[in-house]
Amino acid sequence: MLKSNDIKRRNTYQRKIILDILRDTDIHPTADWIYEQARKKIPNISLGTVYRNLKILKENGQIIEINDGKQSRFDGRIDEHYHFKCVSCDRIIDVERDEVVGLKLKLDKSYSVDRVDILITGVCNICNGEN
Amino acid sequence: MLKSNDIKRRNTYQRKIILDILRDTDIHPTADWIYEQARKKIPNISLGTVYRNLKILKENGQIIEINDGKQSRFDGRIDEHYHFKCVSCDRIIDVERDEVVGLKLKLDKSYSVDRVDILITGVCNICNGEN
DNA sequence: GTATATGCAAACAATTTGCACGCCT
DNA sequence: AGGCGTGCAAATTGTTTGCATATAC
Repeated sequence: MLKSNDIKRRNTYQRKIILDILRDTDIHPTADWIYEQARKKIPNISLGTVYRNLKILKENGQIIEINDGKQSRFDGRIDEHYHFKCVSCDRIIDVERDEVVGLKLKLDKSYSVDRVDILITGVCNICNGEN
Repeated sequence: MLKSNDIKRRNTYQRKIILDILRDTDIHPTADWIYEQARKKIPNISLGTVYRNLKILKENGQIIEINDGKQSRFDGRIDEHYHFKCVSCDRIIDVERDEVVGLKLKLDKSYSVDRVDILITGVCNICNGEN
């Protein structure tokens, strides 16, 4: 059986640019935002290519996909960390590991765990200050 | 200013049926599944009505929306609990509060927290048993 | 050389919305 | 009576895909 990881991937300029863009920001952008940024470097890149490469990068474990309502958002940080979503300004903000302490799972041993995603919803520092 | 909660809602049979369906299951169904169930009671109910009522029920805090990739899933349980998503069978399984111990947030006080969602991804008991 | 990747546009799937009518309150 | 809710169908939005060509290896 052929797993997706067994496909021999080429290193394309488009994919490199997309990964660079994601690693250079912490705003957890949408595919469309990434597309607009990528067009600054590759004016005729297509949105389809952006989607295809985001999928490949995710399969490779080089980026993370964040489900935020309808749209997917993407994250170039793959070390363990969590997210805070501000209901006021809609930003997604990184939450560091040491801001969530004592987390321990006690699931039955028949479950195996790949990853734990935590999404905290609330109002961020900036929006709280402005109100 | 008029907030959505200030709109005077009527109690419609459609909305009641949809809430009943959600409270009677723990499979965290999609809008489409809810629609199919609702049609058994109200044959000519429309999918648009299902979506509209799911939105209202969510605004009311009577149900929870779970973002699972492309499709939204809905949960009639609103007490604090978490979710486990099996990558093998795609089920979403409830994780009880006492299965996640010691969780404590240490965010800066300038952040206010509404809710904490935890999604554990892995392989469930059934799928692990079958492999 | 050959198979993967691309750009483009069309297709898709999930959700939302405009409208005329219906039914709570 | 008045306005929110409904059914229906069309529109919208985010994402995927088929195809011919380009490119990495």
